[in-house]
Amino acid sequence: MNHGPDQTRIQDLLEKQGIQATTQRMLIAELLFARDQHLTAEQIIQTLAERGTDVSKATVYNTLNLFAAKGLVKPLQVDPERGLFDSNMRPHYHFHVEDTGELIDVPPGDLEFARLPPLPPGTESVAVDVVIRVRKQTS
Amino acid sequence: MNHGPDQTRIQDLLEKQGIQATTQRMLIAELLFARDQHLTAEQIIQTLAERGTDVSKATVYNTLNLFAAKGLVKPLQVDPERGLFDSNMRPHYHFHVEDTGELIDVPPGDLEFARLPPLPPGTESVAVDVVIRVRKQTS
DNA sequence: TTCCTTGCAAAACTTTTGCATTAAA
DNA sequence: TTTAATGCAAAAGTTTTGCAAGGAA
Repeated sequence: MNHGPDQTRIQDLLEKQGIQATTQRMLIAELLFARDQHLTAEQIIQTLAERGTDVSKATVYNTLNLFAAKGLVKPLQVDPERGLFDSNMRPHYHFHVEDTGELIDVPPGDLEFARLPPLPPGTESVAVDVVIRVRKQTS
Repeated sequence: MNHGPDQTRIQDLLEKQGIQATTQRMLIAELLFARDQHLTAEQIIQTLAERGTDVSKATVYNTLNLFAAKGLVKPLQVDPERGLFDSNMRPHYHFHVEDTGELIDVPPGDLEFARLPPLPPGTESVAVDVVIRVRKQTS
C-alpha cells in the first residue's frame, strides 16, 4: 500500500487524538477530510462501496461518533430526515435550501452578532449554531 | 361539554386557518397553546393519555404536521433524538442545554445581528434559526 | 496473547402509511 | 349521505447494540 502525504497527514491527525488508525477509520477520514463538506452516514457508506472499499454500517456510525467525540467532525441537526457530519471544524454558519435539502456554508465574516444574550445561570457556552433557512425564489 | 373562553379562542384559531376543529385537534391545540413551549409528539401523546383523553399516535403526528403547514407551530430540529414543536411563533432563538436536553427561549431583544450574509442567488429567506448550545458548568 | 475493532443481524426508535371504522358537515 | 378524520397495526428509515470473528499492539 502506497502511503502518500494525505495518508500520513490523516494518520497523524487520528493518532494525535488517541484514535487507533485502522484501515476503516483511515478510509472514512480520507473521504471526510478531502475537503470541507457535510456528509450523511449513508453517503459515506455508499461512496466507499462505489470505490470498492466497503465499510460496514456499524463501523461507519461508530467511527463518526468517535470522530465527533474527539472533535474531528461536527454533527449537524439541520435536515429533519437524517444527521449530517461536517468536516469543517472552524466556526461557521449555514444556509439550508429547503426545496433541495442542500446545505451551504456562510462565507466567513459574512455574519456577525451585535449582541449575544447572557447564558442561563450555571452554564457555559459550547457553540452557537446559525441556520439561515431559504427557499428557491417564487418566479 | 362546557366551552370556556379557551376552547372558543382555540376553535377560532383553527378555523381561521381552514382547519376543521375536531375533538382530537382541539385537545392537542389546547395543550400546545396553553403557553409558549416546546413539545415532542411523545410528550403530547403521554400527557393526553394521563388526562384520560387519549389520542392515537397517527393523529398526533398528522395534526402536528398540519399545524406546522398552517403556520400554527414551528418544527424544531435541535435535539438529535427527536423532533420538537414550538408553540411560540414569534421570532425568537434558543439555548440548548446538552446535558439535559432542555430547550430555553432567548429573551426577546437579547440577541441581535450586526451583519447577515447575502443569500445564495435565486433564494429568499424563510427564517434564521439560532441555537446557543451550552452545558452545565464544570466544577 | 491480550485488547480493540469490525461486521452482521437484530433491536430500538421515531415518523409515516394503508385501510377499515367513525365522526363531522 | 358524502366527505374528512381517526386509530390500529404494519411499514419505513435511521441509528444503536450484542456478540462472534478478525486484526492490531
